[in-house]
Amino acid sequence: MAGAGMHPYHQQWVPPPAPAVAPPVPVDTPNRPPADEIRTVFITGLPGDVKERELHNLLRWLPGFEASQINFKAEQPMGFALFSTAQHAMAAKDALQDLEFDVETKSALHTEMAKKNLFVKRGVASESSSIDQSKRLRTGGDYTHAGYAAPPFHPQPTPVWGNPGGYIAPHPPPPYDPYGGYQVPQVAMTTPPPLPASSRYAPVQNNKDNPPCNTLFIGNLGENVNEEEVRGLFSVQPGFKQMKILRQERNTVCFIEFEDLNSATTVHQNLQGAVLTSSGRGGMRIQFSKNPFGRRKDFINGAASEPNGAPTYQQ
DNA sequence: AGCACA
Repeated sequence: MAGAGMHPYHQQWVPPPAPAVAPPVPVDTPNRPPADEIRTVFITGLPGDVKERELHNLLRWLPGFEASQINFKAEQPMGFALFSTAQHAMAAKDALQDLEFDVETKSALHTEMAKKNLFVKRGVASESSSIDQSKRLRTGGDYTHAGYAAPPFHPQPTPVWGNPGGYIAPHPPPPYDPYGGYQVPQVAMTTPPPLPASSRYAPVQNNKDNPPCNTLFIGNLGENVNEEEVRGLFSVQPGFKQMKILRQERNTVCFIEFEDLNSATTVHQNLQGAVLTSSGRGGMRIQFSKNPFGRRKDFINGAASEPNGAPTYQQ
């Protein structure tokens, strides 16, 4: 074992010298992306009866997602998805390209960069509901006491974490202000109270993810990560159902099942890059699993794969 | 990058 033992406070990732002057979330964010840069994806190939909410639910897990809208006036629905940066938009464009939106109609999406940015009317369009992306909770809490209550929102400045949960992030995302500088009352949103989070995060590269599903695949855990530490972190997440750890040659991966797609998505977002003390690696990489928990990879003829005939749900 | 389980 390299390093002879894990001292609990022997961090692998030392946050950069935190600027003592932590500008507490400026109301006016000076460095928003340039107004002229296109950061909107144009989406066609949507089924004629698509709902705005369906598109939003598909998009919301994508890094940097801000808002989406569908124009129903044309022959076929035209979707627009706004992201916080052009990079995020382009990554999303590639991720969505040819995606089978609807299993029944087999309709595949076609994406391009939009000609102009989606204009988000305040309070209208389906704005990314949660405290998403840049507003995620990044606390200095100690999750090892499983079951501890999430600390009150702790405006401790996030150390430079290079990656908002995916794709290549050559530089840290700009501190995007989702409320565009005007005050919005913090109304109850769809997202439950802040999650207990890992104590620290490190940039992680996640350029190949799978379609959202209720099971997460956790990679980059290191070969001798402590299972209880993994469990301690995930089992307190809302919607957690079960997990299975898989030891491999020089690596360990883990599968975690959640009640539904929403809770999985939330954890996918919030714990992306979380650093476990026992994993002498950087941050964990969280992806959606290729197969949902309890679903065989090589099912035969799509039938009889359920032992007791109980219905399963594709989520 | 590594995707199991019945």
